[in-house]
Amino acid sequence: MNRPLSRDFYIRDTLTVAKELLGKIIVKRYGKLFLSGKIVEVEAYIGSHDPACHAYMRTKGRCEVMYAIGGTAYVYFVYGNHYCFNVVTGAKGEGNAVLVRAVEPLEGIETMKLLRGIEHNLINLTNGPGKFCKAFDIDMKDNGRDLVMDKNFFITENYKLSTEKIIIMQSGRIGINKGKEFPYRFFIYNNNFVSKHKINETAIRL
DNA sequence: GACAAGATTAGCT
DNA sequence: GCTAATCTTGTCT
Repeated sequence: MNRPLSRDFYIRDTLTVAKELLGKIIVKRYGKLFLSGKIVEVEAYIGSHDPACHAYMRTKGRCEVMYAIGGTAYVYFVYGNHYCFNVVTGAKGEGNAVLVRAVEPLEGIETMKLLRGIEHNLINLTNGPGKFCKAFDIDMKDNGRDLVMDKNFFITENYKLSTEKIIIMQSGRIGINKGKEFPYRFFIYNNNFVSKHKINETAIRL
């Protein structure tokens, strides 16, 4: 049985956590079964200097959860339709998080299809932040959950990773207007479940 | 109170 | 590639 990543994993520099989350497995219980997927695309948001971060120059309201201890789930609602899932990083009071933008579905694929309302097209199931949340039944009820202590919602090591040997790509973030200059998006090279954008072509190989 | 923007998506051209 | 859908949040009056 896989164990959740420890608190120490999350209480580190946000960019380090973001990069290391690639390839890890996110697991969530849905009824009697577990849904899981490999994280293939993330973005970092850093409160201290990043105007795109909800916690930039703010401590109250929606972003309050971003100031919790690393390993806490931060979920918010955007564009009147969609949820986005983040993991808080660093010590309590810092205001940083990593957005999970895309995963590769592993377990519970049939259930994810039902939740998404699509039958075919596996690629389209979780290749975007809103799609991933819908497929994993993530919404505001999950905001503030502790991914270190919660047995039904956590991120775990991928023991196949040592043989998979992933290549990490870095680029600017997607769908923001402020903070475009920060190259805080990371994704796995050549993975089909990364959200497709022109920006992929200008990404840097790390 | 009012208003504009937003870490998106699906559907159409 | 372009745009409507849809509603919460933050900001200003």
